[in-house]
Amino acid sequence: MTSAHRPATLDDVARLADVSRSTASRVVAGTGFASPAARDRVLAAVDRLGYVPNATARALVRGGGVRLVVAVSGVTAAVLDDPYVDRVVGAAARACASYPVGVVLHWLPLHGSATLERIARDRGVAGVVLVNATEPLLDTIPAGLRGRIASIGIGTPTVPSFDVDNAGGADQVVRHLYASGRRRIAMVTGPRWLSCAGRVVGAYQRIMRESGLPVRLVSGDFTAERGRAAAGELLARWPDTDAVFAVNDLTALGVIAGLRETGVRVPGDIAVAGFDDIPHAALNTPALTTASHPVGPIAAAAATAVLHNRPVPPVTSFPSALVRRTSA
Amino acid sequence: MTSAHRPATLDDVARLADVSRSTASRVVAGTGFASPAARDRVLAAVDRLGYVPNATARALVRGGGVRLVVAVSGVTAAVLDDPYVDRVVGAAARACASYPVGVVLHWLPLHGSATLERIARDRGVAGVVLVNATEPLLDTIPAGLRGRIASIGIGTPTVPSFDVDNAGGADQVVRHLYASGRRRIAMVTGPRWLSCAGRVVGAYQRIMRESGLPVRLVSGDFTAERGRAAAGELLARWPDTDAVFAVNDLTALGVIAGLRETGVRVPGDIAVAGFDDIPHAALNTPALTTASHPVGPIAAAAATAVLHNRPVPPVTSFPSALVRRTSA
DNA sequence: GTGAAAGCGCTAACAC
DNA sequence: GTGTTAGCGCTTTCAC
Repeated sequence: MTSAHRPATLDDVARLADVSRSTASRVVAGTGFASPAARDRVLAAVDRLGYVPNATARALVRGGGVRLVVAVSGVTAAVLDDPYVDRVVGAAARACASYPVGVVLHWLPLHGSATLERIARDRGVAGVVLVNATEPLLDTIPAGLRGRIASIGIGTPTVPSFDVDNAGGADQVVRHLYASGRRRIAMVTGPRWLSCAGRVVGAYQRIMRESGLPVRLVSGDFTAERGRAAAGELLARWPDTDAVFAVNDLTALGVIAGLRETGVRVPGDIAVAGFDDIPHAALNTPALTTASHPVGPIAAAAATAVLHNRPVPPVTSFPSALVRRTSA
Repeated sequence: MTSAHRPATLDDVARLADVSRSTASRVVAGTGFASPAARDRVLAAVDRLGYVPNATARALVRGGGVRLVVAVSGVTAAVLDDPYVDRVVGAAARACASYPVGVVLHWLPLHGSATLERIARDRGVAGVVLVNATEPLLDTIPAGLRGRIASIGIGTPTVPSFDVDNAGGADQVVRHLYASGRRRIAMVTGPRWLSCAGRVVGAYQRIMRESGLPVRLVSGDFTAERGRAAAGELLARWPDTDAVFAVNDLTALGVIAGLRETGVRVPGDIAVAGFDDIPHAALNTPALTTASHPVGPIAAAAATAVLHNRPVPPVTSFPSALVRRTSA
């Protein structure tokens, strides 16, 4: 620890330890050979100088890149405002702390691969984590990104996917509804173009058919506002509905609000369940029954896979657990 | 746009444009002189090659650093789990998109400046944004960080502060409570060591004293759980309370839940207001009256200030607006 | 206006 | 084992 003014370089360390820069480098980077004596002297010098390797220089020579791009696709840049995106970025930023890499957030126009092309050519980019990717977008992934890209959501053979087990979670929710005696279970879906939502809806439909129960779908858009409206539509079309499964918690919260405004009791008259277990699910009155969605671990895994850039299975599925609370 | 395999370098551009690397550099970086003819040729080459400057190499020569560290201080690393932190990181990551800089997230032990020392010596670090900094921590900021550090919350003469106008927001809330006829207004505070909360409490106390009203304080810890418990304590100590002002929304939401469990009507019997306007505030039943807290803009401003590293006023205050809903 | 040359701090062959 | 020698891709004096 010397005068804080000019941070020590590897040269300073080498000089103080009386070895060559190469030797110092080997010791510090933990690669290659060095005699115990040399190693000790170098380590001592590092300590005395408070030497911290310059990640920039390292990245330059190794060509690894220093930024992890979290790219969220959507119609407008407003998709970045979703708290979900913040959770992904937060987890990614934490995962990056062990690497000399930082996270940046980009919006990806729904089909615009020009942005992606540019990112692929940016040598400062260590890797890309896609969020909300669509099939058309996945079809246009630049070849240069191969091996350093991952997708949170759907993937392709060349873009590994990291996602919650949507079908499994939905399955548990619907079975729970069924087990508690509900038989006329409606579902509020998401916008059509997002296939992760498709999995949940698919699972719902399958179970309903298997059990010989009616399929009742109302489309939503992931917002609470729309959920509230959907509650009304639902009541109007199928007044005997006794349970509602919403594709995500926000929608479910909206449904509950909409239902209660009409004087319907939850869960007394109609049970309501969501999917995601967002922080506020537990806070709501009534507390929301839902299926967990480990966003943090998923994002961390995706980021780590990209950073490690060693072979990854094409699909990594994270289990979703039923969270029983009072709304269903 | 050539074969995507080896991204073009400045050398390629220079060669294609038939100028020296220096000239190409000047044109691309927009610095220094170049004849219109040369400039055109270079730009054309850039376009044809799809050249993207290598931020790493730039950072190395300019010595600017490539990572922005968001450092959150707290008792344990669990402070990073707060959704608030994710919002800060998300906003910072967005702000970084215009710079060759990425964000990493670090936990800072409450008084441990060793971590900060290390960060200060890391030449890969472009700057630091402190979150939840305490006075003891601010006193130990390494000199090497001067000019490239900012604090979200309290600051010092050398560490610029970016924060919501806590006093102003609290002022509005209390006045609103008063204006709607409430006179026995209690407050649920935060943990003692965080001075941002202190501002809010201070404002409450001042107004109450000025108005000749009783000061009623119950201490909380920013969690809904504690808010729920605080509601009980409060009722027991001052049964005639007709309004509760909680230091943050989470606490307020807990207070509401606690109150309703006891059969108290909100806002009928007791009005409840919070501070922050978190996403769930609008969703709650009853919807929470609160004061806004522009976390995104604050974080973006702090990040930008650090990245720009040009002189910044010691305190930048962001207005807080009263958000009238139904709970008060 | 433009080019040659000297690094930024580090790693990785390749000799010794 | 260890040092020497080249670079990684870019910016920036400093001559011409």
